[in-house]
Amino acid sequence: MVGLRRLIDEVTWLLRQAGIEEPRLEMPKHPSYGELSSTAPFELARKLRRPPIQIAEEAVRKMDFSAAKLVSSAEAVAPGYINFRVRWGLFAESIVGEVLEERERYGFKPSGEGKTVLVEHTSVNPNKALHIGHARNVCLGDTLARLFTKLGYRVVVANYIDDSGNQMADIHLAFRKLGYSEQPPDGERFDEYCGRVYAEVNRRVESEAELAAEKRRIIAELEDAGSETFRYNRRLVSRVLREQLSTCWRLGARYDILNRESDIIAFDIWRETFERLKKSGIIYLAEDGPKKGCWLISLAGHPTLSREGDEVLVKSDGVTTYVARDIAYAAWKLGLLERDFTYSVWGENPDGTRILITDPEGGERFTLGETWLSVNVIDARQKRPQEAVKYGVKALGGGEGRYIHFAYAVVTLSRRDAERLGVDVGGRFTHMSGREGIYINADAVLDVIKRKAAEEAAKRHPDWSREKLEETGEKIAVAALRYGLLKSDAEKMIVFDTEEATSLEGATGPYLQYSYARATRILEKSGWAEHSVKPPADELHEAERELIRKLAQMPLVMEEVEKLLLIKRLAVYAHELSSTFNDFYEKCPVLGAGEETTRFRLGLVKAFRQVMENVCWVLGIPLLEEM
RNA sequence: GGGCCCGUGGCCUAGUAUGGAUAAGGCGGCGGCCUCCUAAGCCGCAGAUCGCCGGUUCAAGUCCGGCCGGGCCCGCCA
Repeated sequence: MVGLRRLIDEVTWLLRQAGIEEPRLEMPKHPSYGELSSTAPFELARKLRRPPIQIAEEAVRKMDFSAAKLVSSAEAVAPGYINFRVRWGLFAESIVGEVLEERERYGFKPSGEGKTVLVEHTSVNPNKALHIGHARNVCLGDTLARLFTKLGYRVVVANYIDDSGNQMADIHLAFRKLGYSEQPPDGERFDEYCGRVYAEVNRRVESEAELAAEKRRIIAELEDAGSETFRYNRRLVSRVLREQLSTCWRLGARYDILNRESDIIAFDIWRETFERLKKSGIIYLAEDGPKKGCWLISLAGHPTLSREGDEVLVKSDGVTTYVARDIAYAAWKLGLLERDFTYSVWGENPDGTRILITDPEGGERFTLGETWLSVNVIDARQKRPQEAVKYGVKALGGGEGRYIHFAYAVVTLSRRDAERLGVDVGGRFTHMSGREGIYINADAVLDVIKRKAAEEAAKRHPDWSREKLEETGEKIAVAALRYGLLKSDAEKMIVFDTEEATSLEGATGPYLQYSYARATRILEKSGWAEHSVKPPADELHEAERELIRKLAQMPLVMEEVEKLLLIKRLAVYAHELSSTFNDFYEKCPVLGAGEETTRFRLGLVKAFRQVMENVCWVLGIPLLEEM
């Protein structure tokens, strides 16, 4: 971080000369306030009992600019800011030069070197296709994985496969008792078909006692690893999973390990955790009362959960609950256990890396090692059970603060979309429900955007082949959906509206792609000519300065994103950067601007492309050379 | 009843972590810009007592307290 770091160091040094230690610095939002600004005089005003503007003025008088390189001047501004301006020639050269030198590393500190982070996302029950709520999970999780990768961590991406009877039994009923074909009708994918069948059968189970009894029998059989039902289930799960992951891959995600819930029991991960919990004294066996015979975790020491009663870990029939299995699983993720899974190879990601799945008969090992952090992308509705999981892990010792529940709010349907699906409930939005068949498939949305984008591209490029149109449409679709799901606060509900989500204009993924394509076009037309990082002697255009400021800001944005795992901040920055470039594009012609100016502007355009590539890679937004 | 999240122009969203200068974008509306590197773009206009009340502060969209409105969670489900 040479360019901006140098400026910050220099300003810090100047302020120190004036007696201000460890000043707070920020990049002001308005260009008339200079390139860096300090509010330190306000803080000092209190201590010194003097007006901040006096302190600011005095500080500026004490500064010696003769040794300063990047800073040209400082100004005290009422009511007490100190605004610093740069020597644009040097600053521009330093920033553009830095971007073009560091290339794909620009903006990322290698803070994760030597550390492993496990990111778990997707974790969709293997009985249905992904709807747009699941897509939000995938996009957030994949973006976190990409972020950690860029920061130098060893990243392990896991997907938790809930293959338990509760999820799967309805489909078993359909295929094996109710005469449903295992082949979906033409044009329907197997996972979509299962989702539909699941909703249908689930409705019948609720009203038909005989089916409910049969379902219980299936669930019981699934506990027996030697049964035909168990083997059938594994095949079924794997088949749905393959379809689900094709949607995830389409969205740009990749995985290393698939961990089956049933294997937490099968590999004695739970048994070891159970013993450890017993020793810690945090769990107890209820000897009377309504929960007689259950093992519970005592939440008496928990600040909020204590008011809601203890959590059951083992039911009186000896079956573990979800929270129990998740405590065991979390302990495994954090490397607190002796027991481990074995795996078999399940398949490959589009990038060629292999995907392992837990398998008691598999011969593959996966060495997780010591995890620095375990980030779990799970619906915010599971905050309470996740809090209990954290509490359980804490009792085992060694896991404090390393287990993170990355919570995100649900995606609901707009009134317009709900009506379209025939579920008019009159509110502003409607919750999706797999069981009730109220949802919009992620693939379907991608297909709608893809068609729309391909049609638009065909208008602009009548000469393009069908393949090229398809390929472009696909990338635009992924950009549009991913950006739409990443740009707002993860903890804020998204009211999904198809019309809005398929828009290709405004603050969208395609907007980012478009600015990149324009930049590429300029370089192409120049014949990829030599650039210069040194600006011409005459003054830079304000639009050039703005672009340089934005490029310089990227490392600061990344620091913020890393510290708070604040993905939306990066998405918003990407749009700001694109918008700044579009303004530059309108105001500053590159080609034919005079030799020196053209050469510098080519450098600027290249730097913009580089930063866009870095940011969009993390966001998982594919870029296009032309569109 | 308890706990968590949200409330910013007609609609959607950023800004709240770490209080600071003129509250920033997008959609929709109206008006403009393609003999000049792609108009999926750009410019202009209209539109906001930042849910309400109180407090802290030189300074509050941001912090604290209370209230109102919306959502979620509180099962021997997952």
